[in-house]
Amino acid sequence: MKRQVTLDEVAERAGVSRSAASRVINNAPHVSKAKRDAVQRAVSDLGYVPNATARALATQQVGAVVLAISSDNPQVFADPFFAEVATGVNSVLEETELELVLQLATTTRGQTRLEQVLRTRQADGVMLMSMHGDDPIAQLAEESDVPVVFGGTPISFEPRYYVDADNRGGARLATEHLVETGRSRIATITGRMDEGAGMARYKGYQEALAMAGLDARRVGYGDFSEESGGRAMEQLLAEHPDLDAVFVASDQMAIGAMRVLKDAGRTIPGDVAIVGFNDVALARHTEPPLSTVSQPIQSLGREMARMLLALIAGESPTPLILPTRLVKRQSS
Amino acid sequence: MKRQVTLDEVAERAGVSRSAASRVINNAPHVSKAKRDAVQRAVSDLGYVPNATARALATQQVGAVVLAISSDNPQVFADPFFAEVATGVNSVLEETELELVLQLATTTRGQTRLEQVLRTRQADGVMLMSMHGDDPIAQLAEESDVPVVFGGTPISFEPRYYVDADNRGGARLATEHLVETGRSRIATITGRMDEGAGMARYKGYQEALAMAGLDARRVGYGDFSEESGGRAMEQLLAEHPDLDAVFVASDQMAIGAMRVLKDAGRTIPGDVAIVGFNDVALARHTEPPLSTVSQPIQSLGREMARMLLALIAGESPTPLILPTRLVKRQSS
DNA sequence: TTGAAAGCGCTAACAA
DNA sequence: TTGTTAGCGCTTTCAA
Repeated sequence: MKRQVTLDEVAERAGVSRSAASRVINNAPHVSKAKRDAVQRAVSDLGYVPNATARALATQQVGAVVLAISSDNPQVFADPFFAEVATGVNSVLEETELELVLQLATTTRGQTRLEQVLRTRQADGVMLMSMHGDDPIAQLAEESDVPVVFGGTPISFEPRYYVDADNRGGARLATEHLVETGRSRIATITGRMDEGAGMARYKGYQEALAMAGLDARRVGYGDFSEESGGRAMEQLLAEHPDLDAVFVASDQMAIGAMRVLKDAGRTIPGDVAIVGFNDVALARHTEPPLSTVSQPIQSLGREMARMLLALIAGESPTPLILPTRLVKRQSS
Repeated sequence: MKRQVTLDEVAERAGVSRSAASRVINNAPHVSKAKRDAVQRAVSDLGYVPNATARALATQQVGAVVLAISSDNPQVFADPFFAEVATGVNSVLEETELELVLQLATTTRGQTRLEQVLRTRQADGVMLMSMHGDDPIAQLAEESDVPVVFGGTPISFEPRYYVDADNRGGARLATEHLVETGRSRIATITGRMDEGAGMARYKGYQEALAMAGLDARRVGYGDFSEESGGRAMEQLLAEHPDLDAVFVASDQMAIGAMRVLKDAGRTIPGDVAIVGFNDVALARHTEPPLSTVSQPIQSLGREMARMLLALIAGESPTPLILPTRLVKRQSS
């Protein structure tokens, strides 16, 4: 076990006191040029790298932030959505000295750990994704002394600091597009209504139809999964056989719905037009290619990280809502 | 800034010495039942949570492992492959006290940081993914005092500890399947040949054809990306217009290749049979659905984590190769 | 501009 | 079975 080079060794080698060496390392003032140079030479001669743990203990700063994903589904992270968020987060953290700790709070253990982080400052900041329903963690996070930024908004309250996509606006855009292309019996398949995104997309659908003076009561309920999309579509078809378009709150569900529609002998977009949400890679490859609402997922991650950095720096950033846009393909 | 509850406070409250309290916390022996109870009560009364940083400094163990992804492409993590690996890794780490730190070493800064971790033990262990070519990090990692397990094998050497999928076997399986279904002019589109997986899949293709006594010289070179698959297919079509099957080293490339084949008026699998590799979600949704080689990605992550834990515990685990299997769909 | 010294909160060796 | 004590490697007053 190779012992590490300590600050004392650097100081000795450079012939200065440890405090002087420390000042140089953290380039603080009050050090003469001569000593500064001597220390720097010693550092590179010895290959000195500060011990992060010791520094953390002394400064009471951890040097790490947590990206937490709270969900009951252990597979969440396999969702390309989160992977992209993580990429965005990482890209801004890479410019700093902060480490990125991943905390998937899917099991009770994970939850507990996240709670402890929040209560006892085991991290300099936390980014919290995917709160559904009245997740108690969300409340705890909002009240914690640790800086927290939310990704997406929980339904039970509006956090002080969050970054979200304009889900409502995106859903309106999609639904308005269906109206403009001449559809009049427009249904929707919702996502989980206990998640902010699910609810917001549903509201956007309602708004658009209300403004067009159309009936917004053709609704099937899903949970964002492909399978639930299929089920909801079957039910819609049974209850509203006259529908001529569907706004589906996720691409996965849209894929399930398209399958059911084809099986029922309906053509897309001839008989029924479809618009999805998220613009996952798959959307380009369905048959026909899926029109969908695209959200800037990486930016979401980047902005969350930036906001957290601002918070840690003692600033008071304002919440951010990122724009979504409609991507027209052949399914509508 | 709420101050944290210290061990001293617990000790005082319980009326015992700090060392006794410490022993209870780490449930070490040599504490009477009475004191043990007293301490436990104090802990829950005060809501004491040990300070991880202080503990790390005292024990010289960091309490965290890093999952490092070394690549020149900042988007790597958006690849569903890594997301799944991460899910697997997390699932076993969740059972331990170890944190999971994510280190995407795409930029120079990231690389440097990873180097420092390796050199100066800023983590208790490292899992290293996606080494391509003669990445110097790989060598450094292999020689590091820090326990390291590789995910996949670099081409330049065989690490002491690694988990890999049976890429070669999978490629053989796929190619043999093409032979068995009566194809005789079988081409391949390779992945990056400076990655272990790319090379192994190519070798598997060669082996299978050699054993069948067929010509293995219809080869197009790609880099795993969809676009490169398309280009390679175009070139293959130009050079070997008689081909009747293609083993493609990744599903993404297979998708690109299928597009080109269709544009060229070839039917799939009528004129040309296709088999991909990886079994990404997309493979189920192509037209026709893509036959492919499936590898247990989450298991890969889980086994990497398990192996690292073993290493940290001072054991000497043996490398692991996880089986792959052929998934037959309509493209072959 | 400099250095001595007192922590940060915990663990572990040692003595009692 | 107990408690005392000396660190872990760094930062940061404070006095010189």
